[in-house]
Amino acid sequence: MASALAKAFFPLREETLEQTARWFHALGDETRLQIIDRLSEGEQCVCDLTDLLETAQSRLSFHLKILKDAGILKDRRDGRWVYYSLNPEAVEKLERFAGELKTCCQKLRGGSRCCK
Amino acid sequence: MASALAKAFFPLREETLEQTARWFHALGDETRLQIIDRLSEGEQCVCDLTDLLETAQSRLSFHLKILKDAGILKDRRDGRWVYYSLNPEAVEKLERFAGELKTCCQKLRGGSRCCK
DNA sequence: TGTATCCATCAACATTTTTTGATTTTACCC
DNA sequence: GGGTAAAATCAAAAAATGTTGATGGATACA
Repeated sequence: MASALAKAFFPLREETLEQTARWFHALGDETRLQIIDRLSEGEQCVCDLTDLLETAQSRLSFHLKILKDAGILKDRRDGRWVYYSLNPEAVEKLERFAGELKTCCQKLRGGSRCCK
Repeated sequence: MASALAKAFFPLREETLEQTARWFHALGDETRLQIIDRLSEGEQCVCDLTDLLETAQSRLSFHLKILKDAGILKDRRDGRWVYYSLNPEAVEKLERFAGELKTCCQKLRGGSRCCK
């Protein structure tokens, strides 16, 4: 359903370009991948992540913000705590991106000249 | 078949972590996404890409190297020309990564506590 | 051999990103 | 209100990345 309504990535339009770059940039960092790894088990509050990753709180906040701004994480406040979790929409999008690229590769292998 | 043999991304092991970060980092740049966009139509030599992206050759070489080192592109020399193309293995990997994360999200939604 | 073309590499510089520690904001409890 | 804990924000320093123009290596061809 999401995939039926969503626009195609390729050919990359200007607006998509910036968003997509921001999105992959957010994933392209070891600390942030570790955050994602932890969140793959379920939502966590910042203080738990601080313990798990053994890092300064401000540093963690910085990386969480990048992931959130890229649309990869969601947050939810509960009293003094803020819980972060994976945004399923981002995961869908990642899957679509990979799927489209794969289609391109397959068409190229098959000898046709263009995937567009 | 590839997916049957390949190791899981999650939980992220140290070695995977570095590789995966490098890989997403390579994708997290507008110029490099534009390169990928062009190559989604088929392999191109550096000079064609220089024209297509209207950019300095050394700058392009720099970005091509990053993509190649990350395993996203392959290159092939033919006389004086070097042709770059998408590496289908990388695309497979991207798809696996997305698939695994999606499974995590689905399990979390379903109420179970952990995807590992 | 000499010349021209394609491309990679290099060094210097510019820009961006990340880290750190301090401060501020928000919410909770007494 | 005062005290405290969680998390965001900020400014300055440090580190990593990207750009530019010049140089050099490889190939082709006369």
